[in-house]
This record gives sequence, C-alpha cells and structure tokens, in this order.
Amino acid sequence: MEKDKKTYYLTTAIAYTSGKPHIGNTYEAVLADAVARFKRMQGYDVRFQTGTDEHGQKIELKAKEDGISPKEFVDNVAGQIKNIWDLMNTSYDRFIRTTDEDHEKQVQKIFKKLYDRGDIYKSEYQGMYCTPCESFFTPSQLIDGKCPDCGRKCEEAKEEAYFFKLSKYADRLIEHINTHPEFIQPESRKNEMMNNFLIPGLQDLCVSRTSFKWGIPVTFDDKHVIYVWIDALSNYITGLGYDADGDSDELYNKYWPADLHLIGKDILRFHTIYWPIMLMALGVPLPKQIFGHPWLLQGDGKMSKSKGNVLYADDLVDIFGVDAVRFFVLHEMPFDNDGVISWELVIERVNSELANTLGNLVNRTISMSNKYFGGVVSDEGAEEAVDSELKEAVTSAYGKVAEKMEKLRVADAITEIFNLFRRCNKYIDETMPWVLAKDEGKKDRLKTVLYNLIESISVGASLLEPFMPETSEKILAQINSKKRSVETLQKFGLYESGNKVTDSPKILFARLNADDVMKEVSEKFGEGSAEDTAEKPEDSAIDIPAKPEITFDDFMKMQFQVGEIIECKEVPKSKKLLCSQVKIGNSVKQIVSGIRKYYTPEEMVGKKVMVLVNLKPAKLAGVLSEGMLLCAEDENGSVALVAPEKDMPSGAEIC
RNA sequence: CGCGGGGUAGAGCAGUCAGGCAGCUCGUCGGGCUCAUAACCCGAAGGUCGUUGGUUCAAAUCCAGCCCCCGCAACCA
Repeated sequence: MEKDKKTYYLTTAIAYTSGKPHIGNTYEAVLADAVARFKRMQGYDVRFQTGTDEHGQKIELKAKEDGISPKEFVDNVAGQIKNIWDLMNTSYDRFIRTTDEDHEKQVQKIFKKLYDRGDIYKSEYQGMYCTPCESFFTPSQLIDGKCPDCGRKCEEAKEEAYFFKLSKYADRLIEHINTHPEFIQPESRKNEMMNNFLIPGLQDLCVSRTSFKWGIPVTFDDKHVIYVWIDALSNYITGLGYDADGDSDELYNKYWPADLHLIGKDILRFHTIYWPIMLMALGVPLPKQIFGHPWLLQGDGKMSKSKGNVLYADDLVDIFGVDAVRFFVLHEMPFDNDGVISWELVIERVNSELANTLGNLVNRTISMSNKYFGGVVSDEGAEEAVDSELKEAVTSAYGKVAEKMEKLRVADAITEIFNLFRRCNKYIDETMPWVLAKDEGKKDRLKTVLYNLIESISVGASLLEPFMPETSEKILAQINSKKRSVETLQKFGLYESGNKVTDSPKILFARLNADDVMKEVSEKFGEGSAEDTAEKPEDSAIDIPAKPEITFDDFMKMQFQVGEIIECKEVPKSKKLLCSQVKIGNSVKQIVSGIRKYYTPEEMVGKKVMVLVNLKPAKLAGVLSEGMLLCAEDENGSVALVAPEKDMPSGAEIC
C-alpha cells in the first residue's frame, strides 16, 4: 500500500533568525500546512519541511549587541519560531536549521563539488574598503567618500571571494522556464524574472565572504565562509539527506524533486534563478513548482511598529485562538494581491463566519437533535424535494474545494466550504424543524431533516480539517463522528443512523464584542495612545554599536551652532527629504534632511535647532545641502530634532 | 523617465490573462422566522469600475497618456 502512494514534498522558505517572526511570516507556514494537510487527505505521502536560516553578519552583530554568542542567539530565536509554528499547529515533518550538523556538512560538500566542477571560481570582489571596520562598501554607501560606520577614509580595494557561474546555465534555465509554464507561480511573476534578470543577462554571483565569521566555512579555504545563497537554499535537499558524493538517503530518493516551494514574492528571484542553476550545476532535477505568495500587511495605521504593537501570531492566538487566526490568514489572503490584517478585521471575520455561520449552525442543529429526539439522529427516509439541493451541495463540495486547492487558491477553497455551511443554514429555514416538531405526524420528516443536517455538517467538518484542524475535530466529536475519507465525502448518507450527538454542545466560537476585544488588546499588549508611551523609560532605552574613541581635537573640528529655520519645503522627486533655509548668525544655509515622514515643512519653520555647520556640502536628490540638522533617532527610525533647552540666539555656538 | 504592486458600493476583495447584463463577504435599510451564539433566511438601497483619449457592434477587461496610493531601491550630510 505505502509504496503505491504518490509523494508530495513541499517546503516553506526558511525564516531568518534575526528576530521574532510577525504574522506575515507565520502566514507562510500556515499556508504550507494547509496544503500539506489537504494533500495528505487526498492520499499523498506528504513531506513538509520548514525551518530557519541562521547565519550571516546581521546575526553576528545582533548577538554581539546582546553580549552572547551567535549560536546562543539563534538557538533562542529559532526556538521562538518553532514554538510559534507549533502553536499554529503546523504539521511539518522536519524543522531544519542551517546550523544543523548534517546541513552544514553537506553545504560544505556542495560548495566543494561546485568548485571542483569549475562552476565556482576564486576571484576578487571590488569595492571601497574601510580597514579599521574590515568592511566593504559600494560607492553609493559611502558618506562623503568615508566609511558610513566610523567616518574614516575608505580606499578602493579588492577582496578575494568565490563566485558562482550563473551565466553558464542561463540558457538552460530560460529554456526550462519556457517549457514549464507551471514552474513559476503566479504566472505574472514569470515575466518579471525573465525580463528583469534572465534576458538582460546574469552576473556571476558572489558566494563567499571574508568580512564575517558566522557562517559555514569553506573547507579548502578557511578565510571564507559560505554566503547565504548556497547555505540557505540547499536546505531543501540537505533536509532530505542529499549527499553531494552520491550517497544520498532514502528520503531524498523518495521525495526529491520537490513538488512545491512556497515562498514570499520578495525572494522569488533567488528561488527561480539561483536555486535552479545551483541544482543544474549539481546535476540534480529541478523542483516542480515555485509559488511566490503575496504579503500579509498590517493595514491599520494604529498598529505601527513605532507604537510597539506589531501583530504577532502568538498575541493573536491569545485573543482569538489558533483556528480563528489560521482561518483569517488563509481566508483573507487574496491570491495575488497583498492582504490586510488588523484586530478589527479579525473580529469581524470571527463573528460573521466562524461564530454566526459555522458555530451557530452546529450549535442549533445539535440543540434541536437533543430537544426533539434526545440527541439520537436517524434517517427515516422521509425525503422531500428540497433535500436534493442540499445533498447536491454536500456531495459536490469536495470536488470544488479540490479544484481550488489544485491551483493553490486556498482562500477560495475555504469559501467553498463555508458556502456549504451557508446552504445548511438555509435548509433549516426551508424545512422549519420547529414547525415539524409541533406536528406528531411529521416526526419522521423531522428526524430525516436533522439527519441530513448532521450528515452535511459531518462532511463540512471533515473538509475543514486541513485549514482548521482543531475545529474540525471538535465538531466531529460533538456530533459523534469521524473524519471522512475523500471517497466518502462525495456520498451522502454515511453518518451512522441512530447515532447520538453530544447532549452538551460547546460554543465553538463565541461572538466577540469589538470594544471589549480592543480593550483587552490594549491592556495586554499595547499602550493606549502614542502620547503616553513616553512614560516607559525602562523599555525605551536603546543601545547602539559603539564607535571608536575620538580625541578632543577630533571633536573640536566640528562646528555646531544654533540655527533658525526660516523657510522649509519638500524636495521634489524625493520621498523623505525636506529642504530648509537655516539662519545661522547672519548667514543662511540650505540644509536637506531626511525627516519628511516626521515633520511637515510648516512645523519646521521657526524652530531653533542644533546644526553641524562645517560639514562638506553635498547634493541630495539633486539639491545642495550645506550642513546637517541634528536629530535623535530611536530604534524604529523615528526622529526628533535636537533644540537648545533655553531660547538662544541664532548662531550661538554649541560646545 | 530606478524596480514592482495597486486604485471596482461605506469596509475588505473577486472579476482583467482568453472583451459580452458589474459580482462576493461584511456593514446599512426593510421583511420573515424563533431551533440557535441579538444568531438564521429573504429582499432592497448603494458603484462616473482612479482619470483622459483610442480600438471595437460591445471595454472594469485590450492600447496610449495622465493622476493618486503602497512596498522596495536610492537617498536619509
């Protein structure tokens, strides 16, 4: 039996362990889980892999800031991510971490193999180099020709690095994409990749770094660590026990090539270009499909990061429960547009779909069964014409859902299931069981009506399992039934006649009062308004990386003065820039600042602020700037101008 | 002319690739019902499909221009 099963291997992108994942990241895992569960239901032998991407400079730095080792740092974050995935009931088979020993070992082998085959070669990376910081920068990153970190002079330099010959395989990849229209999904993305990257021509990819240490070392050249591409992408095969020397695991032989890589639309390029080329170079078959899903955005302005209330899956679960959150992200995500989430929207969905349509249906049906027949549900065969439409809706539901799922239209699949529940509610109105109950002669008809309802709910609940596993189970338990197989979902009348439903139905989803929920939310996670955030000095302290010590002479080189803003307007063609005329003593300087998001030109005028006067002028968005307005900046990039504490004349020196 | 996404009823969206009466859910209003979680069922109102022009018997849909919003990139001196 097992051998005959068709396999289905799907993966999510691995999450970067730089911090706690928000609801958008979680969406991907839940989406993959729904697909995985649905495929299992259809009888596939499914393998579902997810995990974390744990190397890189950013993590090295963050760990340093926290005063812990990178490994401790990623252990902590990966733990959080895994907890959230578990909380969301994602049924992954492996949670791979790029720091897993088996993964690291294979990545080294893959790198070596590509090198041995001549697809990776050593060359030089050119750029501007700051020796004290040991960092490379592109010319555009430099601040006035100087290092953006320490302000010292950078020099044109070369660093040795390994490069991967993408161009060699470009033609083959173009051919593959053209002959496999299903390869990149949604299809609109295909043109994007072709036009922007493949057709203009691929540049060889830099695949190693010497500027940081937190990565997998190149075995034959230990100055280098393997950069993210080869490290992270190869998780899809190393997680199955792929071996570059040909001694791969059973799992690999069984499940590769993957049926689906589910990823965010932002990383489509890496998965549809770099990854396939890597596989071609290794002589490994390509995955069948790569789906770049849209993003889940936080629509409500009230939930900005600067106010500290970004949406996290665990907070949402705290308020709404796992299945309500799963339902929301799966159902509210449009297929190729970005979706929106906010507390209010979740409340509305929970009330209308989960509480009203589904919860109430189950509850009223079970209540009637108890009220009229002591919970016993039996089919007395007293059919009437109205029944056929209900039966048709029930038996055709699976087909409709499967059709949507085939196209990964998960939201539409859920809609189909809820259409079934809606149809059941309508059936209750059509048959009016409470009227039948008053007529002793209609007893058989009443029994049959309730039987039809319970049977319909049993099918609906089974269909719900991939999307809302807990709810599915709860409903089936309440009606004393089991999850149906795909075959039996398409037949009506398989609920065991004479069976008894629970005599104490539990509310599946309670209706929520928006005001109460919002109150709870602000008590638990938030602070009411932006104004009173200031009274949390403990939390609002932030640390930034220390810069090298400077001498008093260095300090004295800088001239700070009080400046009065006498005129200010937005810089056309820019989004963040304001151009101010600043009166300093008796002269006026034009200064451009990137603070448009936080100050309007009107409120700038008249302010007396701290100005760095002797900064070399530079052009920003084509406009000359002759100094710098000093600002305080918090961790979210929100800024406040620095002003003298008492009124001082324009031009007063600050020292 | 940096790259990309979007603008369809009060809200959230589908429909656009293959042109053919403008649709779904929520909300609002009216009605019905009372088994149920003030739930359920029926009906109605509500849209210049961002804008201008073009192609067509016919355009939300195809073509061209313009406006606005959102990401990214750049720039945040």
